[in-house]
Amino acid sequence: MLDLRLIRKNYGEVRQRIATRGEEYVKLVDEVYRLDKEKREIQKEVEILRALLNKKSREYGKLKREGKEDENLKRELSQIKENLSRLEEKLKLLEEELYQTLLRIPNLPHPTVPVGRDENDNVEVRKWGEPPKFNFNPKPHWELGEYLGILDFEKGTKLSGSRFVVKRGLGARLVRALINFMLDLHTKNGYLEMYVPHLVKPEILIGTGQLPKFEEDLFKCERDGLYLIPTAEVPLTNLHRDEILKEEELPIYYTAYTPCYRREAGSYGRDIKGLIRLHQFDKVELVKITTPERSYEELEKLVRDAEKVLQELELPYRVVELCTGDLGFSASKTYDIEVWMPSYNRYREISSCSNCEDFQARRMKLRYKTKNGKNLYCHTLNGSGLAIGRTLAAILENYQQEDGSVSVPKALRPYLGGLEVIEPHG
RNA sequence: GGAGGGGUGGCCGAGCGGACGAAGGCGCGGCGCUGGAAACGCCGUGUGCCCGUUUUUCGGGCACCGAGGGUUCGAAUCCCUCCCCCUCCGCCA
Repeated sequence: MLDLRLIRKNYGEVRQRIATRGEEYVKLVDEVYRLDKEKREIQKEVEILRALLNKKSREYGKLKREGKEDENLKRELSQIKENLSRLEEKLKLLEEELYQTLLRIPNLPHPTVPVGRDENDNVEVRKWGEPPKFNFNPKPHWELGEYLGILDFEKGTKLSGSRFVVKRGLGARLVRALINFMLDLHTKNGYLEMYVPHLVKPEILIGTGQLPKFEEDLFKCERDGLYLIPTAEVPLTNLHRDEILKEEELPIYYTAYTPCYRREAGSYGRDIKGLIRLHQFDKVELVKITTPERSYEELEKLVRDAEKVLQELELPYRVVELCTGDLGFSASKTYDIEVWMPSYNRYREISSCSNCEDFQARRMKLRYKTKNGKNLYCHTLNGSGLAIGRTLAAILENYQQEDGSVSVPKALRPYLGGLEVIEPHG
């Protein structure tokens, strides 16, 4: 949520910056500006009337206790109350409309973010490793997975429909190995491992920005009013909502493994094969809560922490900085990490690391008390560290051998009982 | 799912129709006492919004005692609905 006072004071600048994400948001800013102005006028009237009512009420009570009755005063009071309730009704509607509009405005991009329309305008920051050269025709991971008997897409569809998969034997074991490997790495780097609920209340999703705008992307348990989480960012970031943390407690680093559930509305036909785009996938997530002064430094470190996973697995990747048009709703600045995928002959997103500044913190009232006693909003950051399914796909494709077997990255072998090669199994 | 108990400031806890943003205690901060410290004494110590002034400051107003509604001139206090927590019983991984 944007700071209303910023919109009031720097109206022109906010309009301009929000426009770099898409022109459609400018009119929302205009609407907020107008509603806020009107709301404050009404609020002023309401408060003046209420102060008057409080004062007269005390007078009336005093008389009453002295056994006196003042009919004129009583009439005046009911007159004030009548005006007041009409104004209050109006104020409530305005406040609600203002809030709802504000909730649909995305975060302001950081001034350093390249201005652009879509992913084509993203900027490559750095590259690591070399894409493998095959002297045979490399297979896509879904073919390898089925050949090896570790991925079963048919069974996934049988159970749950399209965009679901069953992992079998070593496939299932690899998921478990990757989760453990990543959590071990991150906890070594100072992240506190958490295990969190996968179903959350709507206000939790409002906190991180998935609601109200992206309801259609979520799975909902209607009966209970709960939603399946689309990422562990949601429960992790909300852990301290409605709290005032001590400055000394910051920064807080969390990591958690969770499954992620996404309806993928509007992506029909995209990445229909393989592990790239599923309704349910696994992910190890990184979340940081920091002070505003440190948050950009922390973002750089967060990306490095996520990169470490790929470096240890020896998978080639690059880091790109998202342009304004490609930025997620809550993010001020985002780095994507893209891993090399031979079957696509290009890099594909495997992690997204964002600084949301105070955008989420304001939505969830997540604050900290400074040393001199001021309450300020925290900055929140999150990043994948990493998406398990896509990591598995990248391993299969990059480590495949001519006979269809796949060698196991060295870093992962301890998690698979020393296994060096994945071969077809029944 | 059934029966009972309860939600008040950072915490404990009083208040059960007006002078209550809320006693008292603990904690925390400052000052005093001390060679230093403990103990003790004094002072201070919630959050949000609006208006004015203003860089920080300060002054005024409004709201907040789980949430929402109602009664009343006036509600933390009375009534209704909902949520949450605790105890016991049932069911259950």
